[in-house]
Amino acid sequence: MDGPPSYETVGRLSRYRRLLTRRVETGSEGVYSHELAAVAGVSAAQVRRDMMAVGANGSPTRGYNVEKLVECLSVELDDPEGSRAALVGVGNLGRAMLSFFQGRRPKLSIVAAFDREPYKVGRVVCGCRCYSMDEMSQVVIDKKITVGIIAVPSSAAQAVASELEDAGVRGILNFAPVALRISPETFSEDIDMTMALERVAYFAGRNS
Amino acid sequence: MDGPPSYETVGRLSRYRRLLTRRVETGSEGVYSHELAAVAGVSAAQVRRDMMAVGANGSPTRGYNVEKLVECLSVELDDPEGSRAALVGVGNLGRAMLSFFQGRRPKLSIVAAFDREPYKVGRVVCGCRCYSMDEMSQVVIDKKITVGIIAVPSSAAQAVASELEDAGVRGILNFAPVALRISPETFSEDIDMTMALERVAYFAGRNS
DNA sequence: TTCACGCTGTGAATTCATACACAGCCTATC
DNA sequence: GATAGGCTGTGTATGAATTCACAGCGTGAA
Repeated sequence: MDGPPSYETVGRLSRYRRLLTRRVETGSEGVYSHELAAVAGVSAAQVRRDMMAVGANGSPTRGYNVEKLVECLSVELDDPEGSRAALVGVGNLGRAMLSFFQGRRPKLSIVAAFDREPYKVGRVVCGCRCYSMDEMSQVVIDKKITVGIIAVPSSAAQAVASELEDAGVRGILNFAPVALRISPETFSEDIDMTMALERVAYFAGRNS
Repeated sequence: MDGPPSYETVGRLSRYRRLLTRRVETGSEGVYSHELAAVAGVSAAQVRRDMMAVGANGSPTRGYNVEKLVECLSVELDDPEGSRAALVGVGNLGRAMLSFFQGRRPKLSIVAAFDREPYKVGRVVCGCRCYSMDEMSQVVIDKKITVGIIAVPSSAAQAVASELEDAGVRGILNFAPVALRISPETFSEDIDMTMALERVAYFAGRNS
């Protein structure tokens, strides 16, 4: 199981880093796989496998050095030149994404937002400048944006995705409940909240 | 592969239903597995397996009858008595969930919202009444709420989850990036948007 | 009537992710 | 110095989900 970290692993690495960053502030030096596993909600064996994937190694007696581990995770997760993301659709969901991301990560930031509504254009929302949709391609190119977040209605999602792709975006986080047709070069991840809620309702009923 | 539909399958069933509901309006009668597969973004074989899971059957020449299929999916997905959900945390994310759900499903609706901010309490947000956090247990019990949506800051998430569970909730959709400690009786699904964005950024960089 | 086509339904194979289980090692203790 | 304990690192097993591949069948055409 060598080679690049898998889809699932990358997600957990991100979670580990966030948890460890908190821990660094409390001043603890070492962390055992079972401790990290407990706060991350996974098994200890899983944690150790994930550590293998990033080449981190711990000592049987001290566990993993927290600072080194954060460093190691960051080397794996972050693009050395940083990644810039664009948000398309400044509705409730878009603002939620912006406020989550207010300067959390030095190497990953949302540097532009786009919306169709004229009264939003030109304003600064949650620390991010809002542009008109017409400016999208140009801004994406100028700012070297490689990640797009689609938070527009389903009917507009495909057009936005295509335009982002043509402008050079190589990863898309899509909240619209439609299957995007994009080139296999471009990575995309869908988050379908309606589906998630229906699923929870389903299994809630089954467990009662 | 008999027995109850799996986690992944249930998600897709929800998606199929939404896509088919649109199609019903256009008046088409039958649908082939490869057609549904194309719009859902999965393989044809996957669609047929999922159809097996709900006991739907199609004809080799006409495909699956759309109306019957929607009916069949609804029988599987919906609780006959309906499910009621509570939203905790009426921030941007909470409002996004509410607006997504404005009367979409007859058998699944968000019937109450809760927030700590006094100025939100008593107001109606996106068609949903907002209560104070103090009223949570009582309202959940009174309205027979079985599903909870946690859209509060991480620091408050565990307390909310425990209180919901004690009040009878059996399914939780959690947007806070923490691992909830809940009874195994209760189903929970986590949506971690920060993690998702970091993952997209990771794979975007890798493909460029 | 016969034939060929295209789709469904499904056993079997494959791929992927997770959990198990233990050898090896380092430290602390006696 | 010897010993015991506990954690890491990893081969192996298990389990889940997806895809492959094809038999069976109903329909429309010749």
